[in-house]
Amino acid sequence: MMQSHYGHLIRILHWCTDQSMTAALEEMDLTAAQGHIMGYLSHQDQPPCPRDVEEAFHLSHPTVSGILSRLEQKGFITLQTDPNDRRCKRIYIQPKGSECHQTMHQIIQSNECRLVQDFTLEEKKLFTAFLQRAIANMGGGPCQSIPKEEPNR
Amino acid sequence: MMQSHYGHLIRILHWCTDQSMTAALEEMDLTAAQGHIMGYLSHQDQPPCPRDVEEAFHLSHPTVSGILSRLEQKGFITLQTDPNDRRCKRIYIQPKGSECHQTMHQIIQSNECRLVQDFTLEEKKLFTAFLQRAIANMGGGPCQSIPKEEPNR
DNA sequence: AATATTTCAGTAGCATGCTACATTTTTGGA
DNA sequence: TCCAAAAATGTAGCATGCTACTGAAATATT
Repeated sequence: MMQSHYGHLIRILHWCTDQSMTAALEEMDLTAAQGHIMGYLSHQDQPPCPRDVEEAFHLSHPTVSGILSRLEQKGFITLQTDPNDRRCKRIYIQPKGSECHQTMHQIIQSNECRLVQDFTLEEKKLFTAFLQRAIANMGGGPCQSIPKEEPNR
Repeated sequence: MMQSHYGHLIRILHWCTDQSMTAALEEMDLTAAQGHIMGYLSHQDQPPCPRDVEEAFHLSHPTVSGILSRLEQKGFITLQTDPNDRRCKRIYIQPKGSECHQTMHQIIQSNECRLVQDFTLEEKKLFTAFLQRAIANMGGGPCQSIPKEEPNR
């Protein structure tokens, strides 16, 4: 059955992890994407700029821009132009954002564990390695130049 | 580094496969999602209805509806109400859609192979099994009720 | 110093995904 | 038979992802 192809399985798994995060974060008024970015922001020492988020998550800048502005609207963060480099904005976490840090981290961890809950340590290592190899095979991740002329051999 | 978590790897891999498909299908005026659905439609004996597509791909019906209407606009398919059950629509492949069938199939296959190009047969089997187990752990796929009270554990 | 390039963010426009609600048709039960 | 439930699709509204274009600021080149 064609539906058990890797592409299909990966799409489903992606969907599952996303839905699980969405459900867990609902009460905190955060979506999965917003939650992941809040988790990242909470772990930074210096107030990061949108560019840092783009690189950490391999997302395009309009995507990050949209998510950050929604986070700002909801009061989780504020965005201020960096006086030393006025091209950049700095992302400051607001009290509302700090409060959810611990819960956020627990939810992410809990979902990570759940995904491989019945895997042995050896299997976990292998699974991670497989995923990384598959990513490398497909071109090494987003924001990478994929040659237009010969997309497949 | 938190960025090597499964959730993150899966998101990246999903992105890679999608981009690869998008690039390969560009010349045929199809997106990755549209191409996958055209591939499915070409394999059916009876003209399917949108509901069949929803189930095959685990997508919500508004999503399928949008993709099908774009395929219709571009002349790959036509949609006609089933006279025997006027609730349903039947999807008929147009000549333009039939023409791309072979190319479509090759592109999908080529991408499947590329993803696991350096895997041994044994590793491929293991990878598939891991993906399926992870999906089961996360709730068995989309369109599944995920309990709101205890999302984790 | 003046200009060109790079870097960062904003906006427009689109595709794809969702939920929630509405509509139509069919089916099934009182 | 008539009314209620189920099934299929449609529509509205939103979030997230992209590319392409724009503008502003910093850096590099001449």
